[in-house]
Amino acid sequence: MAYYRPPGPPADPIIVRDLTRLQDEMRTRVRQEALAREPQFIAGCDSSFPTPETILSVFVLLRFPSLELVEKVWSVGPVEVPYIPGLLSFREAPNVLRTYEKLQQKPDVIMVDGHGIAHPRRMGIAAHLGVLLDMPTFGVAKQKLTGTFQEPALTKGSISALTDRNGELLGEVIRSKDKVQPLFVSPGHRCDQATATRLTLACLRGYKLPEPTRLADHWAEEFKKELK
DNA sequence: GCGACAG
DNA sequence: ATCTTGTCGC
Repeated sequence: MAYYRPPGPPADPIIVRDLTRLQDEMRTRVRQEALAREPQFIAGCDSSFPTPETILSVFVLLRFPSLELVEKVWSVGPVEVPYIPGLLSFREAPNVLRTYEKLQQKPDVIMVDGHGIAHPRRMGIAAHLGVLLDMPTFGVAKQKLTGTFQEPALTKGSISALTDRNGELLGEVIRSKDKVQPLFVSPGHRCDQATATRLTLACLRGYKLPEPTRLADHWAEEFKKELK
């Protein structure tokens, strides 16, 4: 059952019910833990939609902590699921997974554009991808999906907690640059909050977005041109 | 009942 | 996400 009705054409209630069940099953496989060792490579991924029926996904691989770009891959595919808040992963994950396979060097951890457990059912796309890849992942989102928080101070590095009504910690709200809208960082799979936050801060280079996400975003734009 | 709603 | 021009603030 849907927990709310998104604007636009109503989503097929049957599809919503089935995907939600699948999501709840996947949630039972999520683990939160510290990384086994300090990462040598960190990946960033992002997807865009050149046309309403086409998805273009990108993976960038950076050496850590130098953040030097060592690899970038992309792939396009068909869009088969509509955008339904809370079920975003089912729309993007298939193509993201095909893109991941193209990486020559696999990362130690993946920074995903979207939420990790800061999700209504604790299964944002970062956790979803982490379970399917059985890889450490965490999410960095630009907008809140669920939870409440106090506005962090306006200076870079300020942090506040993102919690649900019961006080459960869902993630942390981070001011990645002076006076910009904060980022929402949450663990995905095989990663904990402290690690997610630490890595996000370690990937800042003067921009609002941490390098893995920023570069994935940048290359998505570049690759989009190659389609024409 | 009203509002909220990743990308 | 995507569509779109100029504009305010540092």
